[in-house]
Amino acid sequence: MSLQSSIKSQVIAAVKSIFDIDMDTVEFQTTRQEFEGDITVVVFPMLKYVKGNPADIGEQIGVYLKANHDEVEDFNVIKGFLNLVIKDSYYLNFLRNLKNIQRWGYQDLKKNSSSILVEYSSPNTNKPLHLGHVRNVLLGYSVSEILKASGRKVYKTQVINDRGIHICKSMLAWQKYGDGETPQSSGLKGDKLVGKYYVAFDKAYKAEVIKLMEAGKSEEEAKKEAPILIQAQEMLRKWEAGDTEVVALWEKLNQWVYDGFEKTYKNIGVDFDSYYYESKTYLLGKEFIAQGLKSGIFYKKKDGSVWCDLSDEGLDEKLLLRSDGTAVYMTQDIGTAIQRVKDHPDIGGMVYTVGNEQDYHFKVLFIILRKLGFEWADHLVHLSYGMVDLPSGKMKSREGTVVDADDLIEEMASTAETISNELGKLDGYSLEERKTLYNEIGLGALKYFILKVDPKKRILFDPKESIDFQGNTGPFIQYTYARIQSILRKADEMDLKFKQAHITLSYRFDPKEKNLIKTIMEFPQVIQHAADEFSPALVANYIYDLVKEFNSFYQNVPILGVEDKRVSEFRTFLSMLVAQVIFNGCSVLGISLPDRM
RNA sequence: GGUCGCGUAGCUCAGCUGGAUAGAGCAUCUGCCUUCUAAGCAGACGGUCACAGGUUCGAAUCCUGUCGCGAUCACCA
Repeated sequence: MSLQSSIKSQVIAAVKSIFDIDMDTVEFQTTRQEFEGDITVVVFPMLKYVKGNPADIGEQIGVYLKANHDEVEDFNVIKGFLNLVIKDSYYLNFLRNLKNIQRWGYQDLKKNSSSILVEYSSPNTNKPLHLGHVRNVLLGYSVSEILKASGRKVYKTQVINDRGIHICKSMLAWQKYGDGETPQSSGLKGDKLVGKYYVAFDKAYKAEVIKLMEAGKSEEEAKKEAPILIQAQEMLRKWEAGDTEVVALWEKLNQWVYDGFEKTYKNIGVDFDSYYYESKTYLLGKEFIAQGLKSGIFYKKKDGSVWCDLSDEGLDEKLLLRSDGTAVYMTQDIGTAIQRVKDHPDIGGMVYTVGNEQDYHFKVLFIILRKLGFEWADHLVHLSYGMVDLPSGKMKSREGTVVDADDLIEEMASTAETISNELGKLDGYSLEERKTLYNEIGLGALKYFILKVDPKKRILFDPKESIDFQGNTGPFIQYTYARIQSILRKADEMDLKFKQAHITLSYRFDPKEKNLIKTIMEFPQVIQHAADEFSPALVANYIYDLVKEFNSFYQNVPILGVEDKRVSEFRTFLSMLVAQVIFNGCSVLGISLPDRM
């Protein structure tokens, strides 16, 4: 039984014995730093049951608890707050009985709970990944890891938007102007190469539009009639008809893009268990729309388009198939969802990591799937996150204001290099080791910068101001971890016995040590809370608090150089435990930790 | 216009199911490297929690309205 619940039942017993009143809830909070005590019982809510002065009531309950609860050493009452001082032995026992320290905070896989599928990334295949994708990928990956840590089985996946007019534009431009250029011949990453031709298409298209307008066409006409656009549309029709040449070209360019994406994912440090392709799932979507049409959930308009009426949900009607019978975005997502459940019969829910600009789309998607009769549709979550904006506003690929993912990662590493060199700490490291470290630190800074903010808030990113490496940042956390590793190395050299088994119950705490232990004890709830809220930010902020507390301890309390060896051993053990929590927390954030920096 | 989200220190963000004097970092200023890594520590300065009502013993937190910012309401994805 946890401390809180045992105190709760004793408080209830106290109220019963003193006032003869039955109460079923007790409100707790952690005691504020400036008051003496560890846990606080809030008396105010009891006033509903017990008539009287809150301070008197608190006093009487305090006396009862001190007499009857083994762990309560003392108490004080300030206004309506009953602060309880818990015995040191309680915390020492916690440390001594801690099982499986390596997995502290993590739940074992729960056998009876269903697994969950998390979708993230889901890019288009006509241009490279940018900062917006980076947020998406970091969030999706981290939420997956958090769910795993909370005891769920997780499948990480994505859906690739590999079909449609956008990819035909790149294909066409490559055919026209590419002169057989390949990633190998140009040395360009595949996604960059294809992106280049997407831009080339746009340029040629704009030139043609201007030409047509000069020849007397209206802007609207010119935009529709530009020959290169007509050609792209023709290409899309050929693709849908299965034209072998077009399909071969499509496969070739898409493969280049996939290869490029994989490199970026690898650099960021995220992965997937499976991939879904829109080109393969949209047909299944069509099947189920036909089925829904038959059963009367959907209806057909005179022009042949298929719709779903959502007015009973307070929404509008939604298009599911175009009048020419071709699929739209929604069609594909319906198919993809159903396919995924077919492929993973054990899943009980899905999480879609997609920007908040698509809130409406997912609301509708979930309703439609429910209407189609899928019970799992009740367990779909849209992990909706805010956009990453620049000071100038939205990133726009056509205006060249996109922050490229690969470039950004590289810049972060080079900033890390500059700072490391300024500080001059890497003597004795090989070039190879340094490079790895710069990457680790740069990425750590970037990941933490993005993950520490509440997913639903939008992020402002100013390319002119580099991401900080000091204060509430990734490198600050990494640095603290590296310092602890250094202590552990030295403790080993000194032959200190800093294992759990050597903790004695007679140990007297320094207040900073007690704070650290209390924070460490909170970690499992933090993970659970983060899993419930789908919010890596909760973990990030928790680690920051822990690290701040540790640094204060480190700077103010000697660890290795204490005369009484047992004190050194205890403090080293505590430091090791802190490092483990940092490690476990950062690992669900996808942030790696160096042993030295 | 309808719907959804956001609004906390100069800037970037925390603030759990309502609880004690609203917390960090950056920036500015003061101290601290002959002791375990100064990417650090200790401290100062900085607030009408957008605004107005309401509920409550108690509101940054819950409710209503107003204002501001963003997104969305496509036979685009």
